[in-house]
Amino acid sequence: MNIKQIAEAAGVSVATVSRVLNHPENVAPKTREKIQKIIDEEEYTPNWFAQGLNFKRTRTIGLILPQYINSANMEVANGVEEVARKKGYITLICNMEKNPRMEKDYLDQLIARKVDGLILLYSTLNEEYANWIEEENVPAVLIGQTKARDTWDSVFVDCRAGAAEMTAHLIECGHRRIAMLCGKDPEMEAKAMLQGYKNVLKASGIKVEEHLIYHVNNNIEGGYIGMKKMIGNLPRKPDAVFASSDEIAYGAIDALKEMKLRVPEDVAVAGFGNDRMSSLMEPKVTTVELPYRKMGIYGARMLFDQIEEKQAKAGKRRPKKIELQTKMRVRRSCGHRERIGEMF
Amino acid sequence: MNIKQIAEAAGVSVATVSRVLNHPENVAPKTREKIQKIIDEEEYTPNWFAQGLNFKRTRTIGLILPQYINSANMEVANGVEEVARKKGYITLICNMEKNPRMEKDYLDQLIARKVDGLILLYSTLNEEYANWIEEENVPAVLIGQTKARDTWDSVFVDCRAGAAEMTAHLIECGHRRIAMLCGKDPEMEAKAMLQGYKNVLKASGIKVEEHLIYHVNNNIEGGYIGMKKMIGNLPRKPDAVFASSDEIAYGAIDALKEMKLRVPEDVAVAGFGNDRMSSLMEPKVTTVELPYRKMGIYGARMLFDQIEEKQAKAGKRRPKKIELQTKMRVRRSCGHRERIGEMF
DNA sequence: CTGAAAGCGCTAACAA
DNA sequence: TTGTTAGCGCTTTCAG
Repeated sequence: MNIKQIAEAAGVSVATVSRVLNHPENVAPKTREKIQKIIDEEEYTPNWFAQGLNFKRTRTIGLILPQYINSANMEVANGVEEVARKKGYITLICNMEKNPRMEKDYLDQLIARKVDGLILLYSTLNEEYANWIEEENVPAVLIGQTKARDTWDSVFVDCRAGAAEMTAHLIECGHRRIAMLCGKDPEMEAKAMLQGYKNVLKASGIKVEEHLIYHVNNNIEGGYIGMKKMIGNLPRKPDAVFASSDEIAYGAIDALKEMKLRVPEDVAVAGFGNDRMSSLMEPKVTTVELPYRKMGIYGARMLFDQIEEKQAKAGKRRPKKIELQTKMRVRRSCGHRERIGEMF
Repeated sequence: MNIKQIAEAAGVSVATVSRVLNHPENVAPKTREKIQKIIDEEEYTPNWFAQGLNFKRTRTIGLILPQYINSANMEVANGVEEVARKKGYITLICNMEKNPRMEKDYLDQLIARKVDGLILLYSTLNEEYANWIEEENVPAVLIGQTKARDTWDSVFVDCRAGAAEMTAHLIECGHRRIAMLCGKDPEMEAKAMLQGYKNVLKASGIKVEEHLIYHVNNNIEGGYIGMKKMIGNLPRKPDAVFASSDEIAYGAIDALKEMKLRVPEDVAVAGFGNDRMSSLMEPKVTTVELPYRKMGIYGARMLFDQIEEKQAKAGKRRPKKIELQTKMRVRRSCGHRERIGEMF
């Protein structure tokens, strides 16, 4: 069923039908009703391509994320989608499997499909591709930090501060020999956390020992393997281990248990991210909460601001930055006694 | 940059450019190369809408799933996407948040956008909407069982058998009073599992007691609340609890621990789904493995079969059904001794 | 092997 | 208030 057939059935021209679709106020009430009735009866929907060819918008945004199998990412996606849906937009979600090559492919695809905006979560984007997106003049926002660009709108979390707070907490709990299992991604966040960790150690007069720092894959297996290796290699076990994600912490705890080391009595373990499972593990995992959903919501809002601005006027603007804060979740895995009241 | 500009730059007509894009063999090598060079230099990509208006396909499939925050769903999605990507298709993933209303809205959207095919995961679809999709004549496959239709291609898991096997296992472990925490969704699977559970109890001469069966929300909280209520209401605790999902099992275990009941010594707990975390919980959770990824892969393959068939010829065909089997994962949470060697 | 032109379904400027 | 018509960017038939 196309607009012409509707027009014929109603005994009017296609222009009039188009008008009731797009500017109903410019059509006489009677004609409008008659046409609307036929539209409803026939369940007519305008052809999406034809519309796209005329309007230059698709009411679609693209979201590229590092991985599906990661509840943090999906919470961000949830936030993005919620905002988009309220605006009447659909979200095209692409999973790059932590593979920069795939990220680029999807980017190409999304731009070819003329999405109205782009959200990149923990992007691995390099300069060249960033330039290219800018040339395409498609609104874009970054969630999480990137090497490539700080001229884009972005929302990110102060992970340095979060890691610093956690490190300070571990010291406060009486730990001195504090190891770090640092995930290889997201890259910038990992670096920031490492910074925060080192800074606090130094400030507390504790020497930073590079052999206490392991760079591991950011998942359960990474934590498990890293922990095993570390204990195997070190002459003396650490007092505590700070993992850059809860998943890494889970793996580390598993490894420690397997080596008959008690958590937190023999080795304390802290995570980062406040994954849902962290309060169900044994011991419950002390961690740092990140506002994932909020990141998605704020990111999407910034994107729609851009989209709406773009319709109004083009032109250079200062990039907007939103920095969100983390929140400690003290539980049992670090052996802290006094702040136990805060427990989740 | 559009086709006309490319044509001008190359000193040929748009038809010739279009030909090198779609039927390069019909263009003289020299002209072809000249045009191709310009296309490459200018990084020209045909307008997606214009193409869509001519070709009737979008190289896009739609996948509607119940929820993002559920690793099982995302594993299915992963499988679907992998197949689609290899075929050069993009997957439009929609999250219906277990809300039938949202499922319909997305369905409308996807069809308006002329996706080439549709995959519905644990669909809540009713007759009316199923009819409508059939009328639209868009290839579709179901993953998971549905009330609405068995005239569609589908892939599903024999959950009745899986539940039966688990129940038998619990009995074998010496448990007699076996409770069930049955999730409210996915609906058909939950019913099938309940069936399997009841059948085995009967066959083993154990009376099915309805007050040992609780219908709960299919998530951690559901399991927690259900378990608390059950223990609160029952005069005597059950020997074992069979949860219809691992998440429910996690919640149940948490509740039991909180009530100072040991798992499995006081109450055994079994899950369903073999979530990644199940081998990290304390105790590690005995569960039933479901081939999520495979479900996605098979589902997508069936869909592409349909899509390709459709191009060849229309016409009625017998729906294809793929039934997959589950696999026991015996761990510590059920107190089984003998089969401990199988432990993961 | 190549070009002119019709047409995909819709929107919007212009006329009436 | 409504109709006529020129595009939007591309593909494809039909001539040449």
